[in-house]
Amino acid sequence: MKVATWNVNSIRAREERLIAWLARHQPDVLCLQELKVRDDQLPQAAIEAAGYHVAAFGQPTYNGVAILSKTPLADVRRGLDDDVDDPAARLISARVDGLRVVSAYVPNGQVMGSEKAEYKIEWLRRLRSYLERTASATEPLVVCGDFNVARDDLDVAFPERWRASVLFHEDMRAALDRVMAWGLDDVFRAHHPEGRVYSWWDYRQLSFPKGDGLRIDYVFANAALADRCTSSAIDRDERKGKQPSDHAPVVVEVER
DNA sequence: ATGGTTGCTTAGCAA
Repeated sequence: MKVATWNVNSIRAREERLIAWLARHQPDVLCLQELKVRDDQLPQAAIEAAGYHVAAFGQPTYNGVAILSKTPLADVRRGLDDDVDDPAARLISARVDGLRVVSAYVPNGQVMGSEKAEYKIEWLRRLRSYLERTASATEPLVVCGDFNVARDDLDVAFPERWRASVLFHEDMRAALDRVMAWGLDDVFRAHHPEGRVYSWWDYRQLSFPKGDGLRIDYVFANAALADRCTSSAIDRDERKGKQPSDHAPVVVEVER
């Protein structure tokens, strides 16, 4: 089965591309981030016409996550389910075909030292806690999404340019490491140890034509699933052409 | 030349 993740940067702006991408790639599961709509503003009919069920956790203007699936979604849970009062819709999970699927949109953090950066670190700590509370090492699990952190130099085209950025600072990498230390494998990296493949390019500063990319979107698998992941790719072509998202989809093939 | 964008909502914020 094919599991994918994609930050669409507004599902309304990307509806046409999304439906075309589904038709072309036929993923069994697609995790989406940055919907930027309320649940009732989803292009539900078009998604269903494309052959997909959908569970969403929407929010007007900002954030918003969803899981699309060819088979029905069960046991849908929205949010980090902790005692923090946090209005941001950044995480949804569901069970699909015996697989636990999480779609996550980690806070960007804006700039190191800011309140938003603190919130990002805290959110990653809460994600680790969420895994400890809700996930098991034995039930197959994928945690997919935009993590807004590049893991190491192989994930950044020009590492020195990004070293102080909230997307690559060592404090942010350490915060993501603590999530992964729960027991998550970076599936794409496992299949592409040479790195130098990216999933996001800023709209500004001609980043895409200049090749100034970062890999900040991931499919993470727990030990019960990692061995069943047979290949992985980033669909860089989706960043090309008219009105692309600033993120490219990440796709993983999972043996049933 | 030392900036270059996009999306939401409607001037400013977020990314």
